[in-house]
Amino acid sequence: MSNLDAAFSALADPTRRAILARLALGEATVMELAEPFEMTQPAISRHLKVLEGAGLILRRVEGTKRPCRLAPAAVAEIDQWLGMLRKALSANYNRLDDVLAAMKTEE
Amino acid sequence: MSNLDAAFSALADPTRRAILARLALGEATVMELAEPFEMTQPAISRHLKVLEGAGLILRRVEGTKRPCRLAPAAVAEIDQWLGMLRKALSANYNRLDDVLAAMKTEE
DNA sequence: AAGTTATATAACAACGTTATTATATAACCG
DNA sequence: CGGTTATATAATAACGTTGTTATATAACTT
Repeated sequence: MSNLDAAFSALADPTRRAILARLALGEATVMELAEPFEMTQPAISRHLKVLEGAGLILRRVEGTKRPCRLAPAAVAEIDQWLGMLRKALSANYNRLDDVLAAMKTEE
Repeated sequence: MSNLDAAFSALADPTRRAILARLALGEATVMELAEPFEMTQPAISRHLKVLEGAGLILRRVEGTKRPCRLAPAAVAEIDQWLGMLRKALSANYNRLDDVLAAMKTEE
């Protein structure tokens, strides 16, 4: 699985996006991350494994705890890929027939 | 399913990303999009349905053809969500303990 | 040492996704 | 009109994901 596959796939789940949003506020342990969800701890552990596999989070060992933090790499890769779409979209927007067709389709 | 669920999930598939990359070069019909892949036409039709459902492409009717083009909405939504992560990442990078931990973990 | 806390892993059921083949529909071509 | 082209849909098989419970492990606490 390419990194982009893993990263986009990881982001497709709302629980995982919520976990990332929580981590955007700062480091947190597994239990702290699990607390807001109506879901068992093993389920959260698996979500974290997916996020780690996608390069979206990093973990350290601190005694019996495994604090998680956001990782920079995957977001950069995603941004780079999306850049291609952004560029194409802004270029297309200057073509008259495209604009007219878009206006019709978007009701 | 939230729009973000659908959009990220659609982007998680390499065939669909390749289709979007092709569409970044300009509009294309289903057959044109299917041609580079070792995959049947119904499979491509379904991928297009997923992309359309995610708001990533638009289609018009032109006789018996259904030309596809990139759609702007979903990319903007994704960008907005990623903005949160980007911001958090750049903020975290200024905290010394985070930087040190990241250096260790990333070997 | 014994109990508790933090986390991981395995087995399993439920469900969703993706590809295939076969077939339907509708527009185009002669 | 009859054949062909472009696309969609349905049925189905293979496979992956996600959540649960039960259990393991290892580090703290007393």
